[in-house]
Amino acid sequence: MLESSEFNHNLLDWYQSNKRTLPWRQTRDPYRIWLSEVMLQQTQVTTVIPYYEKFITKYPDIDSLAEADEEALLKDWEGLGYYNRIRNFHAAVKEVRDNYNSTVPERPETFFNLKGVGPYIGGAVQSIAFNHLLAAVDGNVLRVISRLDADGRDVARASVQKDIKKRIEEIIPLEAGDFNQALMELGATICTPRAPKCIMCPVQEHCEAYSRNIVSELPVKKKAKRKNEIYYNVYFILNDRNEILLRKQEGTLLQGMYELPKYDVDTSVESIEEDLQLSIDTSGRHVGSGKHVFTHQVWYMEGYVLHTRDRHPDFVPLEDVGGLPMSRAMQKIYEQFEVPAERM
DNA sequence: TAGTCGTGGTG
DNA sequence: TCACCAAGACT
Repeated sequence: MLESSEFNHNLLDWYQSNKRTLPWRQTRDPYRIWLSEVMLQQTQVTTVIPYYEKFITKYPDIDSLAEADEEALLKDWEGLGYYNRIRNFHAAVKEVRDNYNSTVPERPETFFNLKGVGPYIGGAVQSIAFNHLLAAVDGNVLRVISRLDADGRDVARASVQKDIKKRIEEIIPLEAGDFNQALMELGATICTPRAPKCIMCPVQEHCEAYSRNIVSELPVKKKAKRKNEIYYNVYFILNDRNEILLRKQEGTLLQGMYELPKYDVDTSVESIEEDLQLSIDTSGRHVGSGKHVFTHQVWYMEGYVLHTRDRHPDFVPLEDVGGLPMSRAMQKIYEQFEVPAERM
């Protein structure tokens, strides 16, 4: 078990002399902290930084983001992934504008009710911006605590995460924001998933896993399920006006992003004509292949060019395609078409 | 609870 | 190459 006073002192002391705090956190501007926490979920700091800079320049405050067009936001988010994050953040920010006078709620109960605000983001924003005594439990913290306590339970379980959050809140000091960031920083730099640097750890003497020599066995996690492999034919459908057929992705995966029509490889051209309500004139040129790995799926894509003389509401001028939000998956196949087209 | 949701880095 | 993982939330 953690000896709270000595443990806290060692951890905070280490953090003060080693911290590489994200610069915008020093402002304690709750909007900036909130935006960055939304971007940081399941995403590395180095990936987030350019996106954060772009957003904070274009949308420096609650009102400017609330007023933004959703498709423009999606375009700015393009490539960052988990696109529901920006939709939820947009909705939450609009609620703050409309119901809370464009001021980020300082009451935890109010803030936690906003869209996209879960236990981590809620705790992080409320502790860093307002010094509320709440834990911010991310993957780093789960790993750190499971090792300190030699806790062999599956950290993926919500009940275990709740437990760890409660446990931290029993010892969290008044400098709650710094304490949370110190735990995360410790996990990111010392108490790493592989090859942890226990020799440099400021709280080594408090670590149950270290004293039992079982650090490498923790945390315990279930093995990931095998990914589903999907094979698509992807179609570049062109008309005689230098336009290409694009549509908005439906369903839940990549919702709202623009895509080339894609069909399971065994779908006939007749079914495609039926589905799109247009007739294909010439068909067939193969333009390339692409593979994209998602969390739970792998796409294998083959791209083909088709021509039609029909009208269709979803045709887009080729020069406008770059302005529409498109997933990396679709970009991978689209790039292979674009380059040869420019040479024609 | 367990599955879903992107993308890039790493050993 | 490949499995794992990253300042998680929603259904």
